[in-house]
Formats: sequence, structure tokens, C-alpha cells
Amino acid sequence: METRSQILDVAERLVQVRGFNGFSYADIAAELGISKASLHYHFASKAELGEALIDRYADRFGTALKAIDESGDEPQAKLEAYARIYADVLRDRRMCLCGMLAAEYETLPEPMRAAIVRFFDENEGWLTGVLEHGSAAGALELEGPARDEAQTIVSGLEGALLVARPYRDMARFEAAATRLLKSLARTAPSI
Amino acid sequence: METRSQILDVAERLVQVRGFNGFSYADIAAELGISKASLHYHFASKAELGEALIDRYADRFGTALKAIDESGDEPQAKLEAYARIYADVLRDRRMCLCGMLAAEYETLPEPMRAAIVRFFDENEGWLTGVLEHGSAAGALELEGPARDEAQTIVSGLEGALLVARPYRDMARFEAAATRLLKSLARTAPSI
DNA sequence: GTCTATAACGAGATAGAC
DNA sequence: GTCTATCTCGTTATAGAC
Repeated sequence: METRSQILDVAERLVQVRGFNGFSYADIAAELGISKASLHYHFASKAELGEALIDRYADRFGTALKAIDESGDEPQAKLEAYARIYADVLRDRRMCLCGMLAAEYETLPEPMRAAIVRFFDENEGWLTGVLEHGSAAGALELEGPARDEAQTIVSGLEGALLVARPYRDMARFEAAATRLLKSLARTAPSI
Repeated sequence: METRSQILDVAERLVQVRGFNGFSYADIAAELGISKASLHYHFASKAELGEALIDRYADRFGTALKAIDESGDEPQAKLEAYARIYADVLRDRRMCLCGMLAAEYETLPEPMRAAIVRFFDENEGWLTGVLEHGSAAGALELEGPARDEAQTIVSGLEGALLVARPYRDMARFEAAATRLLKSLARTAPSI
């Protein structure tokens, strides 16, 4: 199980930096000092490896969202914590795993495609909940349906990662993220 | 020159749909019914083809922006026209050429990288001008520096394309684009 | 300008020994 | 579980004829 998770670690970074079509089994093998054949023992095909990568990534994301839920923070603080997950991704010049795979979507096998869409659905679902609660509690002022706002936040953060990366500029991402949240879900003025 | 532009047309679509690492000279050759060797006559290397693709794409974008400038429309209408350029990209399941290449950035040769950053710079520069003019004329209400708003709009639209594509859902893009523009640059209330 | 042929290499994947 | 060896195919690119 140890080797398996090491493979996933290296492959995850390679996908986030270079894309699924931008690395090979040889890259992973070289980095871990094992043979390509050994990789095939753990993941028979690259498609299988790809599925495992998305599953693990989505799981970790889900865990992070649950932690935010249980923080008991204000809605506005929850949104900021959500944006921080994305900000953390930018280290090592990484893109969000599923954002990267969304770009390569048309070249990917069907099981990977389904898992990518599921990832976005889960994120939007969680965000929609936070926005609805915040709105109902009078803490947030939405400009439209919570679901639409949620979609705009997810795609806005993905786009902020996508464009900030070539500039190697963390501040660029932060500015866009802050602006997005401030404009789409403003803190309701206290009476 | 005829063949050259046909090659660019096919290659452009392939990059926008599958990514620069997701197609080969063989794909172009098959589609045009010519040999791979002929392709190398027009574009000695794939990197050279890539540069030509970005240059032509950026040129077309620039022409479209100039047309918007000369329309004499209100700032708000100009922003909507700008978003429509992105919307048009989504046909045939395409991503913005430079958005796709931004994802693959780390795998690309230096000349292509520089051209990609230039593309974003030009877009943000143009948008900044529209926002500043609109703000000065009292037609738009900005929430922060025009340059920051411009960056958020560009990355927001790129992200909206990125995420809408797997869903094959035009409406998904439209919703995010509208929401972005409405929230970031609101039409100033007429007195 | 376009072709056929081929070089030179890297990809994903398998066989079979240890 | 990991290895070496190998297969098969696809990739970019070049040589040289037409």
C-alpha cells in the first residue's frame, strides 16, 4: 500500500503540473527509482491510474469541506476557507487536478470524465448549501440563485488558477479570488 | 498560402478541443488528405506551428476588440460583446486557445509561453481601458482598481469555459459570464 | 510543394523469471 | 512485488525523389 500511495503522490503532481497527456509511466518510475513494469502491477493501465487519482483527490477535497462545515465559522469565513483550498494548490506551480483534467476532457476515457463532472457537482453542491444558509441567516446578500452563484465561484476560482499559473504570481490569484467572493456574496450590512 | 492556412485551421481546432499535447501531425495530415512530410514543409517543427497558432489567434482577438472599440456602444454593451467572443469559442466543444495552452504551460517551449502571457496581457489591458472609461464617464461602478477587475473578468471567463465544456452546456457559461459582469462592473443607476 | 520511406525515439503494455 | 526484456505502436522529424 506504501508504494501505491507514493505512485499516486508523484502522478498527482505530474498531472497537476504537466497534464494527464504530459507525463508517462517512465517519469514516475524514474522519480521513485522503480521499473515501469512495477507501476503496471499497481495500476494496470494509465486510465486506471487516472481514475484512482481523481477519486483520491475528490475524497481529500470532500474531507476539507467537511472540516469547514464543522468549524462553525460565519458563512463569509467559510467561503474564504474554501478559496484557500484553491490557493494552496498553486504551490509547486500546480493547477487544480480536476481543472487540469477538464481542459483535457475530450481526450480522456469515459470513467475519468464521469469522475471529473462528479467533482464539480460536489463542489457546487457544497457551495450552494453555504450560500443558501448564509442568505437565510441574513449573513450574505446574494445577487441571484445560490446555485448560479456557486457555479460562478467554482469556475471563477478554477480560471484564476489557470491564468495565474503562467505568471507564477500568487497575488494574482488572491486578488481575483477575493474580488469574486466580495462581489458575488457580499457580507450583509449589520443594522 | 492556401495550404498553410488550412493547416492552421485544423490545428487550431485540434488544440482547442484536445490540447497541444493531445494531437499529432498525423491527425492534421489525415484530415487534410496530405502527408506528414508536407506539414513539415510549412511548419518545420510542432513548436513553430504552435507559435503561429497563438499569433494568428491573438491577431484575430485584437481585431475583434478593435471592432468593439469602434462600435461606439456603451461600456456595458462593450463588456457584453467581449463576453460573446468567449461564448462563440464554446461551439464544437472548443476551449479558448490560450486558456487551453495555459493549462499545458509547463510543457510548452519558451516562445509559446511568452506568446500566451502576451495574449492575457493584451486582453487585460483592453478591458482595463473599457472599465476606466466607463467608470470615468459615470456609466460603470467598479468595486476596486480597473486592472484588478479586468484580471478577474478574464480569468472568470476562461474558467467558465473550462468548467462548462465537460457539461456541454452553453447556458452554464452564459450564466457565469452574465453574473461576473453584472457583479464586477454594475451599470451605474441613472439619476 | 508534395510525395514515399525511414530514422530515432518514447509511449503504454505484457511475459516470465526471481 | 519487483525485475529485465521485449513488443507494438505512435510520435516528431529528415532524406531525397518527383
